Amino acid sequence: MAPTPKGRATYHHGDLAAALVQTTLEIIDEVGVRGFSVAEAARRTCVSPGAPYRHFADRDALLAAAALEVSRRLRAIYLETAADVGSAQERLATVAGTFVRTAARYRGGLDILFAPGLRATHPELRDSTREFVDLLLPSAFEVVAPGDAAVTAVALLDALHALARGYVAQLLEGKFGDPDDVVEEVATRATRAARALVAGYGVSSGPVGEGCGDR
Amino acid sequence: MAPTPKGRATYHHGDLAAALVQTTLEIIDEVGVRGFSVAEAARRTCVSPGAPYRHFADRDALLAAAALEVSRRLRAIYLETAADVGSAQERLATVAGTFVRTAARYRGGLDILFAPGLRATHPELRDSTREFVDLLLPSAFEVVAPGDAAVTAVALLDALHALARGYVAQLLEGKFGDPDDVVEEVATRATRAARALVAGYGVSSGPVGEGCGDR
DNA sequence: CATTCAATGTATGAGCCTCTCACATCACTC
DNA sequence: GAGTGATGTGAGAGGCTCATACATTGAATG
Repeated sequence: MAPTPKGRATYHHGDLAAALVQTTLEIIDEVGVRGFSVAEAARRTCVSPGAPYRHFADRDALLAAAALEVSRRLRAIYLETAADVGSAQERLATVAGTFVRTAARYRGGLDILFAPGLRATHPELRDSTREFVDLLLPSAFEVVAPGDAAVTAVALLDALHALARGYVAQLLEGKFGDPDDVVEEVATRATRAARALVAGYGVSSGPVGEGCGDR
Repeated sequence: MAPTPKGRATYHHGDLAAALVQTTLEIIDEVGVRGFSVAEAARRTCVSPGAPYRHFADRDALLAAAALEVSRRLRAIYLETAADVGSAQERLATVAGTFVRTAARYRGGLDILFAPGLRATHPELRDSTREFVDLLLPSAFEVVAPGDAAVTAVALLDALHALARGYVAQLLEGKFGDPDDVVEEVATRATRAARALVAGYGVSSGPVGEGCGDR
């Protein structure tokens, strides 16, 4: 009968959408995507279980919003780290390592950013990482053989992306041991692998012919 | 009062565990891991909602069992495809492409095989892919510089694994368009990237120093 | 054979979650 | 200062996971 908010002074929250996104990230860090529930997010934000649905169509929409926030933070970190790297080759290689290190810090965050279901249904998540590509494309061009540079540069970035995500996946699932303990080692490996990849795509690389077919 | 099975002749199913695993794979192909529920699996197998819990401790255990089945099928396919590839370099490169193609066919299957939560909590899933590593290690040894061969060969396989999984992730989330349409293209790209990677780790590769530090 | 028993399935239900709907409250505009 | 749209509350329908008590059956045992 008397809708009085429980843990708050005012009836309206103020900025519930943002608060929910923040809370969502915290919950996911604790219990993972599977353990996350909209109800719990509402509880921690001291609103009724139905309130979140005023701002997000469904559970997935809230998760996607949180993932977008992660993407924003990732980009910021990237800009800090890669700006002061000299050669294009090393810049690309460094990105891979940084990506792995960041994954360890944002843990659950990356879980949603790369959750298969979410990315397939929420295109804005894919767009957000595409902006990353634009950031890196110039470096890729510098590194690649001049022939079909445009195609090859993009292909190189896709390969680097694949490589980094694969390492992150292996890191977070504990393949190499406790993630916190092995971050640095894995980041180093990722950097080295990226270096090898870049070298393989590079100008004077004999073994890798261009436009080579499969099998 | 009278527990009569509904869609069956006999009271006991016969091999409910196996049937559930099969049904689970089908459901996941249709609606993804998120959409899967034990209740639905029970329904399709014409048993009561509680029956599956006689065979699997919880939802995740059933998913893990299904993932293991996928892993078995994957290995079979791999053995067919890679056996008749001549050089070690090309064998490794081919694996990456094959992996991507298989991913497109087993779609949902790979979703669970690589579901972050599952792999982290069910070590048998990680073990199952480790057997893959044993299969490939000899090829990796052939390809790698003789110095610290043991370490480098394993590192190369990790890198290849990372690369392939990353491509699969991008493929299945629709980054390149409808998965069915672009499988071949992506598989080719994966193969090429793998080739570049192998070349980068290879014997006479100047640019990639051994034991090189990060940044 | 009759009996027992472990394995397997059913029925029921507690507790949680997602999402909906009618209604309350508030900030803002005219 | 009344109207209005945005935001929150409370209640609830329907579904799911998992636990528990009970029914059924095939196989081993005497």
